[in-house]
Amino acid sequence: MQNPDIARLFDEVADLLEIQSANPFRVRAYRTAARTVRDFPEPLSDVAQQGTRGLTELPGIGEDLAGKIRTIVKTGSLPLHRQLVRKVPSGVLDLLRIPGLGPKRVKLLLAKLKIRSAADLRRALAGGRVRTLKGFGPKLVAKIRAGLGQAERVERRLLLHEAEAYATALLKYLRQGGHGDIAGLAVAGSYRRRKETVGDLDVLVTGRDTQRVMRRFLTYPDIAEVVARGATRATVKLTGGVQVDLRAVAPAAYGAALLYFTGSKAHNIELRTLAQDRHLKLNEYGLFSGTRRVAGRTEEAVYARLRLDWIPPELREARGEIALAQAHRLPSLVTLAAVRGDLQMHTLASDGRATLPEMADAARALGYDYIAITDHSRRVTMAHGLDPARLRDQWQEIDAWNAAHRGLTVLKSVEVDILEGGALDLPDELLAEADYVVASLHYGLDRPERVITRQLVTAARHRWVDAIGHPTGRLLGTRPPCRCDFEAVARAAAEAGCLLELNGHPDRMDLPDTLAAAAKTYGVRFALATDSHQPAHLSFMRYAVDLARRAGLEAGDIVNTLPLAQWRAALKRGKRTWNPTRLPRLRALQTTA
DNA sequence: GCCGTTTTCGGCCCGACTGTTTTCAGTCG
Repeated sequence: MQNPDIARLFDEVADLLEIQSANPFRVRAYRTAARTVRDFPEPLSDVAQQGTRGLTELPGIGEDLAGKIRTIVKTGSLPLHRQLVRKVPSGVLDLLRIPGLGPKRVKLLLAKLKIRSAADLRRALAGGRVRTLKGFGPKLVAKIRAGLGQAERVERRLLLHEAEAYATALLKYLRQGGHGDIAGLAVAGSYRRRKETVGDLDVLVTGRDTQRVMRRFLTYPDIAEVVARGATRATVKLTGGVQVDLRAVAPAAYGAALLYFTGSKAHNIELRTLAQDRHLKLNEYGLFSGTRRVAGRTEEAVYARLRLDWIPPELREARGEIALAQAHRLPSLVTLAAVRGDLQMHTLASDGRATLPEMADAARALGYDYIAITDHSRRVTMAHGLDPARLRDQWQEIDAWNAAHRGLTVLKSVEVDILEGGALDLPDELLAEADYVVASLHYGLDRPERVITRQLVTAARHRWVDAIGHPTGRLLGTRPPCRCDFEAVARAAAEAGCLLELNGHPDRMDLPDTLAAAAKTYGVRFALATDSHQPAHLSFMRYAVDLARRAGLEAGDIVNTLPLAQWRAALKRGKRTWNPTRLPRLRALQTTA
């Protein structure tokens, strides 16, 4: 049982309890636990084997849920879940995903019309029986009917990169027609927190005449459907299916609204609880003492009045950032401007679409000091991977380029494939001559955990491997992270002085932020890279930085914020000998934000 | 079900919008 499986069981228990009108706080406890489990960077099965102690240290996991996690890990199922499913048919859970249907209405449908699945619901709608229920008017019935049709299409979250395209175009449109009406305009939500995927866009506007901005928004040419419109909020669906909410707020409330709509939800709840402790009330209109607004114009003012440092949106995930802000110990997050080079990219020699000089010129235009050309090795036949002879040819070309140019250094590098058992796809004596070697897995990513773990650990310890590329192998929306003991990999990497890559390619965003945060606690250092396959891809560095910031990383955690000579001397290959030092075991993630 | 300068009980975030009502419940974020 992997963490996502445990999380799913808890989420289903929450749904089932809710339909049965259980204590809402008990329901919330299961949802909180599901989220904690899903975010935890190590397999909980390992923690569970050592008893309940380690489990109860996790936020939202008490004695009872710790016991349930142990039961799930041991037996693969949960008695409470089976018991609930017996009372409520599992098809009913699908009904909760239909817009307009929540636990109360689903419960009513089940009780009055014996509707236990989407198919039942469809028949009941056709027979006009749903309309007869109290509270089910014509509009709601139409909404449910539409929702049923859509439920069959799998709703995919947008990649951050895709969301950015929608957001940029919309903001430009709104600003152009703003006529000075707009004093503040921002996309909040998970987009502002720079999550790797984004559900919908939450746009916030303030200024003199927000009603006019609201009207202009509703004439945006890309709108397919206006879902709702009110005085302060409008919801639309764009032709691509993306939902956009626009909310208009008064300037005096703009900071509070930005804070509120940026979330995360869990972060907001912690903030409001903190406000309550101080006899204050926090909502999207401001921070209030009684009826008097004591802060709200800016986020900074709200945080300050709660005696907190301003928390960067990327950290607002209720993973301990509020405690750090109280103690003035928030990390000074790395910025894009601090990045001096890009440590993974491809050229025409393998599966890239530009020549080496074209990539180098693009990197110079970005002001980089250095780049690593990391074409694939021969194993990746699909990408026309390099054998030793072709790699040497490329390195000659790089020597010539470096001799002819100033300002940018091109590193002789390669993305060497990790083979079965952790062996590498190119001979050691060749890798020893490289300036920088990235080792990556491309095949057999669905193999058992111990096999993958051994491959990555062995590669991380290899004398000539400087970094592990896209360590989990995930492809967002397509392929889950490989099953692997990342604690063992991170420990091996830290001990051996091997870097872990933060790959900013929008389809990858790999390492995931929670794993990167955990790896940092072992003393792992990181390499930021874009995995570019053409010059335009070099701009993906901003997503690598997003990942790093969400993981709470500072410039000092990342080698390519340093001048070349400085970090290369610190690599394994820069030392005649290196002393692996044992590092402390990972505790919970809370303090790493 | 969790949690604790309110500590083993009694709290647990808050408001907008919609549809269906005629004063509000349910859903959503």
